Amino acid sequence: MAPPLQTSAFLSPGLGVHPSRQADLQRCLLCDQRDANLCSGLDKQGLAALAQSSKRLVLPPGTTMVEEGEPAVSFFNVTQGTVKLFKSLPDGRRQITGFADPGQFLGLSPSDVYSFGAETVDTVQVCRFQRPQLEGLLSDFPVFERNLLVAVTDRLAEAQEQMLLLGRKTAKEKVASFLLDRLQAHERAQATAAAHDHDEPAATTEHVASVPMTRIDIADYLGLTIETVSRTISALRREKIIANMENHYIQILAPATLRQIASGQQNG
Amino acid sequence: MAPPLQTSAFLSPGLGVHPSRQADLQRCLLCDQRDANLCSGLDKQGLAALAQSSKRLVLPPGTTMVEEGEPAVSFFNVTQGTVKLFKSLPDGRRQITGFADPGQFLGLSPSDVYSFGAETVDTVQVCRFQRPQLEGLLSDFPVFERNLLVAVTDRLAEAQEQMLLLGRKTAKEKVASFLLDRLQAHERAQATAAAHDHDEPAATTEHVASVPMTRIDIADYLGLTIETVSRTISALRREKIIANMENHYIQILAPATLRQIASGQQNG
DNA sequence: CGACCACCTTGATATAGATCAAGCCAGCAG
DNA sequence: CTGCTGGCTTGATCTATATCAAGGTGGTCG
Repeated sequence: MAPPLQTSAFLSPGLGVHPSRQADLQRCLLCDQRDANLCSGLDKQGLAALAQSSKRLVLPPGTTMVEEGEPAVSFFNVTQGTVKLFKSLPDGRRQITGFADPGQFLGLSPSDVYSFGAETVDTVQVCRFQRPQLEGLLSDFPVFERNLLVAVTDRLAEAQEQMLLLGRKTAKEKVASFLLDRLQAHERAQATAAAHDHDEPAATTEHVASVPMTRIDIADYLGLTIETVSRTISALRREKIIANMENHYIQILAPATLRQIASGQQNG
Repeated sequence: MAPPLQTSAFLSPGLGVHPSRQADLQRCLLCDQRDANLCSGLDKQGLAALAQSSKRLVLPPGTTMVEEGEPAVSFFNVTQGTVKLFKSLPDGRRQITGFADPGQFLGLSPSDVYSFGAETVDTVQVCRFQRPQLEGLLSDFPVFERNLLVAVTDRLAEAQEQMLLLGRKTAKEKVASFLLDRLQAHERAQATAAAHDHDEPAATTEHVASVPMTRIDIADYLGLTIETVSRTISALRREKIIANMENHYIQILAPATLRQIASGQQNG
């Protein structure tokens, strides 16, 4: 009776599977991300079912997880690292529609074929579900289905926010919004780490944004060119609103100013 | 246990309610849109519950249905007409994130406050659900919850397509894509009408797009100005790809060409 | 150690689409 | 019928961002 819920993904079978843990019923119970989105609110039985229905994978940077147009057979929950989701035009123009950070799912598609591509940005850990198993979980655990509905609703709201950015914000506003997103992503990751590391009371990291992706990815996410992204970041640095840190981190010196820029209330 | 699923809307109580039909248990059973998305797959009992949990409203053009930032108390299913959904920046810049045509829902929000605004484009009929009733239906009728999950997934895929348009398509490609969307919307409406009007075998309307919204709305949907929209439509008319009809309809003379333009494979 | 490569930055110039400015057209009120 | 209003079209000019072009930097590998 229920319409088939399609999920998507393409991945060579077994790639990255941790053989020793495949059948570990405790895996989800012990997971860092247990309380994140999809897996929250489940009892021990539910978590065991989840562990049995999924496999944990570790994927190196640049791995194609989902290819547009391929049969949608897998569904993923990200537990570590960052995945980029994108759509492309025949001539190669590309739009990154979002980055999936730990706690986020990916792989739902409205048809039996994926409507987007997905590729790892850095080293990524995911739990992979095959579609039949996912369907079983949705039917057997109403909390799980409700979690997924809430998660998809969240993503839709994010997409609407991103449409506002793409259609109506200037380059500077786009970059400011992006940096704030990445600040939030890093803060969430820190919070999760702290919650599972009871000794260290989490030294309040001073406004650091995690930016594991390249300028090309940022440009394709913001609807700009890499040159404009680079120039805009340089301008923010000159204005002492941000500062460079090591490799893939940017320090936000003036978060309030950045927030004003992002919402179009200031032009620096 | 299930996280509260928030829905949104602001509407003066009772506005547009058809008093005589409020309690009509047959209403959903007899509805044109019964098989559309949310309400499909329900048995008589389910349809009766749906009818009891919702009210049918008729809203004139330009009615504010949902206002960004107001408590999210209502959820709607559109049965007639077109609603625009949008987000705005403090200085008034606006992005229309989508048009809800018959068969589409609106009103879900990730928090207890709506994250977007919604306004009728033309005369609109909707079924309105208050949040507690919606929650009840989702819990009592798994088919209904599954339908909603599928519908939200569809909207997310549309949003991703629209991000590709906003970030990476030219003005001409944007307008071509929009006209094809409106062609599809009109074809779906015709099909629904035909299915409920068994006498008339639905004279295959020759590629007509329904465009009830103004140039301002189109511009705010495509991330352009009204002048650019107007110029681009004029150019397509000059190229004999489209032709004007009465007020709010546009005839598509060369759908294949339009499709090529929309996907970036031709520049005319 | 050197040189290659991927990625990033900065500068000069070009252009798609925005902005500014008129005027047109249809429907409605008087 | 006349004039007003809201929505649309068209033209002239401007500008934010793209494009073209030239280095710079840091990590890796022979």
